[in-house]
Amino acid sequence: MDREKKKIRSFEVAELAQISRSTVSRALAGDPRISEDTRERVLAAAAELGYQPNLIARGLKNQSTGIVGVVVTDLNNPYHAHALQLLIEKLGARRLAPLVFVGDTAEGAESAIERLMSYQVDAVIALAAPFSSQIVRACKAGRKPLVLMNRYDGDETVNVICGDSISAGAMVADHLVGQGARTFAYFAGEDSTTISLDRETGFVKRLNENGFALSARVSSRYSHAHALKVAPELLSSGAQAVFCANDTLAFALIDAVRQSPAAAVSPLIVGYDNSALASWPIYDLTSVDQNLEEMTSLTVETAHAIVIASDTPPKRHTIKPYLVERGSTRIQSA
Amino acid sequence: MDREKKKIRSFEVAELAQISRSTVSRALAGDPRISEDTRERVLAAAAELGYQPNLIARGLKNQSTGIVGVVVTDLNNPYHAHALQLLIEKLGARRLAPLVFVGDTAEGAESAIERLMSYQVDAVIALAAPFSSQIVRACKAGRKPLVLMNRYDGDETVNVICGDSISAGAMVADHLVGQGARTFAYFAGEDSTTISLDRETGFVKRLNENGFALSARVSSRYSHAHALKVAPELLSSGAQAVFCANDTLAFALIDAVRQSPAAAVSPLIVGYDNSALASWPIYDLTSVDQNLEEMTSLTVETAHAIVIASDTPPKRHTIKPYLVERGSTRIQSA
DNA sequence: TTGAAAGCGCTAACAC
DNA sequence: GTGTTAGCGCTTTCAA
Repeated sequence: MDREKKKIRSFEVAELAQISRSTVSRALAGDPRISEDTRERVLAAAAELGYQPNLIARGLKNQSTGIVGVVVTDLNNPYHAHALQLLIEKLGARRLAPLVFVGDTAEGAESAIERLMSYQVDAVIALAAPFSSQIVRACKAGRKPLVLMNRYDGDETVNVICGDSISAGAMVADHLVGQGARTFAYFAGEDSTTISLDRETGFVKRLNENGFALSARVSSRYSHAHALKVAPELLSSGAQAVFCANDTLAFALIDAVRQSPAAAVSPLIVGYDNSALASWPIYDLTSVDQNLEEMTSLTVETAHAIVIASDTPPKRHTIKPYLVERGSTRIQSA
Repeated sequence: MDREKKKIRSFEVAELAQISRSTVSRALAGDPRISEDTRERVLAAAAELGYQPNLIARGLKNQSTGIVGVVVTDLNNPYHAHALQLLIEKLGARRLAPLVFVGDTAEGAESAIERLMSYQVDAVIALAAPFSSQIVRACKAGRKPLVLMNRYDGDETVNVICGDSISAGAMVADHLVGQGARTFAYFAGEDSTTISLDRETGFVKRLNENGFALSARVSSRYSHAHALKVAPELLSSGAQAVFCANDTLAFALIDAVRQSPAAAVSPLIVGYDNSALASWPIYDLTSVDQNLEEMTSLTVETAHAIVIASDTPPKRHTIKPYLVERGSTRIQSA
């Protein structure tokens, strides 16, 4: 008999507690003006009936739904999937509910935002989205607060939580130089987001400061198959160290080395994202960890601040990434 | 000047079209009683003002929000992440919005369902969830239609869309026997969901029918590190072929073979899920593809049917998986 | 074919 | 400290 008969409305709780609906609402909201005695009666009644307020009705009344829109691009990328999981968990901890859409094209992103607006979300989080300019525009048009995670935009009015790609690039340069490399290459992705350009910029700049230069640069789509195809070109440059825009590219490069004829000595290789695979023994890849834990925490904190007070001024935060050193950059005793 | 001044309400559209709010609502809903003339005026006015109906208000009025709750367990598992992505896309195509929660513990799953109910979701989709009994119970208590994807439950009243694990196991047995293997092992995961037990059951049964038996069985948590640790035990059995409950386990097994001393000849290995990594050259793993494309389509179709007509009788669907043959089960010419 | 009015479930301003 | 009432934006009888 644990099947509750029907949906309970605040009216029923009020009836049982011999009190008005407003008092029920206030008691449950923790309004200090309610007497201890009535509060207890209300709480007891609510518990007995298993009352759960209808958040849709509350949202309509309050002009605040507690729903946060999340726009992602590609959950097949483990990095995005992991970020989404963390976001969902952290939003949940703050009693916010994520309405999730995939926006993997410019039009898709815009229509996702429109759908979100119809649902009166309190804020939008865009996760490493290309097309950030469309998203920014759509959110401004609809006056929806936006938090851009791991992407940034010239617009000063949106919130941005972003990894420090410049310093990541520099960190990688220092590490590779320290490991004794003297010639360097960059394996680029095909996207042209500021954030991915920054990785390269930071890398090259620090190389220069150390008296070195980039001797090769190849770019590839972010798919293992494609990267595997163009990797030989990169290898033929003979660079002693390669910084890859992404772990996927790095894995493909390692595979290419293994497939290459003769016992070619592998260059030192560094990836980006520190995905699970990087720690597996077959790859054992040195990689930049963007500290998603902190990045998602700050993102959710920012979104929450907006929900609480919609006039919260825009924030910009930068997260320091760190390098996880593994075998792929260990000097090979030949 | 493309910044729309404010949120437009149906009242404003009515005013501009010189008509009442009810007519606006009807025209936009495609009510056939509205004259062609007024309909056009309304549509034009709506377009001019950029009117988007407030779905929260509509939901309150209609007792149907168009929101579907989705409960997932682990987005770090690429198989779940991919499934979620497909679900989101297909829900979107039917104008349904997914409210996503992570329920990776029994309590987490229950509280996720409760949150979803507060938001008056029209249905709940649970994705490969352990704790399905808790989820079933919570949904029944709240009278929420539930679609269980890739998990099943004794309860006849919930919708189930499920891969045919029994026949998958049989298919794998046939394949391995056909490749000449004579001794067999099973690398099990630690979950005890019916669906994962079925894989093994189907496998063993078909082996028996072919006159063979299982000569070893080892189980592991679904993590690469843990699987790598217990894999040697499995290898020491000397089985000529191993069916793994999961691609992750299969990858770990392959890695274990590579790490093993001496030029041990690898057993034939089959995985489950056909994840992206399975097709990479280093692994080149034969794996069962559960046909997520079709499974998610059917899941969303079922959810949609419920949203349209909440009294839709429960459906049970079984999806035929297929085997993707790759190098890991090719006979090695020694 | 269209309009007026009521009401979905909730909260908060305003009484008392 | 608590009740009464109005109203969030929408749809939908009911009446014309």
